[in-house]
Amino acid sequence: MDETAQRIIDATMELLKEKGYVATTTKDIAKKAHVNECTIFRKFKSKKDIVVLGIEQNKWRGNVSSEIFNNVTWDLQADLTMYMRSYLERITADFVKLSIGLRAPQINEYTIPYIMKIPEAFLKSLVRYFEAMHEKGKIGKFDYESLAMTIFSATFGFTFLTASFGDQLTKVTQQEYIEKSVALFVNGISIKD
Amino acid sequence: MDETAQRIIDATMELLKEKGYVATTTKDIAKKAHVNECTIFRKFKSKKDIVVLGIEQNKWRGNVSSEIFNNVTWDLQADLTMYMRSYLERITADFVKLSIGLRAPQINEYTIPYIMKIPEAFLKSLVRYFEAMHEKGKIGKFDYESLAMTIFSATFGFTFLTASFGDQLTKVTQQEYIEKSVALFVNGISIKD
DNA sequence: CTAATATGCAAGTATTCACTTGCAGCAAGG
DNA sequence: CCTTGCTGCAAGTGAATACTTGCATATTAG
Repeated sequence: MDETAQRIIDATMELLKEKGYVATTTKDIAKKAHVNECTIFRKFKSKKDIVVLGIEQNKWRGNVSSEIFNNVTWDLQADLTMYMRSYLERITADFVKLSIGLRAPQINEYTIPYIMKIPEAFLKSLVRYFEAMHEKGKIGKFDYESLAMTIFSATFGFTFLTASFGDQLTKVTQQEYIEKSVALFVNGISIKD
Repeated sequence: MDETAQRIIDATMELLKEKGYVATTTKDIAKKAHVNECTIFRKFKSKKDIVVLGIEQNKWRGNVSSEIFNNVTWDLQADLTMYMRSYLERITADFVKLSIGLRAPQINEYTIPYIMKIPEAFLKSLVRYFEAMHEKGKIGKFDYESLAMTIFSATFGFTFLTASFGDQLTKVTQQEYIEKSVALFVNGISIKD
């Protein structure tokens, strides 16, 4: 991947955030990447090709992989906070917009498997974490897949909603949201008596 | 709104689900609505106009309004189940796809206020419900806006994720998800000791 | 120095798309 | 019967877009 090609990919992904796939023209891309339009087609087979090669790059998936959740302390509250925070600081409103751009019906089929890696990383890591916590005797027996799904849905839902509606829908800040949600989950997971 | 115009709107919204805004051509719409293409422009100013008039109709917002959550029993578990179920049975994968179609940058600005009515209905109703439950002495004092946001995000997140990735991401069914999530929330909200 | 490679530039092609226009038929109401 | 309004039909318009081509120039590697 030479530097010119990378510049073309980066420009394309940036434009995707702003305008979506169909509204991003190769002329726009050329301008933003500071190359001639025909150079694009010397480096890539098609417009679709650029996007597919882009989403294959970890950097264009917000650098979210299982390893970013490795830093656990085996304290439920601290760790759930870390999970939510790690995700939310990477999947910003901009990234949500990008991921919507990548779902355009013309390219959707090729991009979905890569987009899916992001939730997968969160979910798999969290399920493993709960199992380990259970072995350590720190939490009870649950359906950890459902549990992880609830926590991830709540995390994802929040970024998506704030990316869509800004503060029009809710004035709850990200910081507050994490605190209150984690408190709810920790309390929900703990054993009463 | 005569019958022909309504048929054009319905066809447009259906196509939006399948292909998104830009990929839906006026030719497609004409075919699906069984009218001539020029009839579309006799009834509507522009393609954008059709979509905007469509999203203004309650039926194209899944018939979600605050009233659908009125059927409460003042039992926390039953009521949270009702909230999640009422939403999820209306906002199906098809509706999620439609709402993504409506977010195309060309029309986004006009559709967002209408799309937002759906989460608003859920959130406002749920906050009022929590306040009433508190007055009845059934739940403790919380930040109800955060709490409602967490529950709604978890509900919305789940439909969106299953609409996007089918059962590739998780095998958890909607039924299971509701049960397990509600159990978690109820336990989390309840007061210990 | 020479040959290969990368890129710019300018012009062009074929297609698609939103939207328009002029005319004709038809049904309903007065 | 006659007007009015709705719709179809056929043809067209102008703009935009993905992608191509031929040639000139600059940089780099051997």
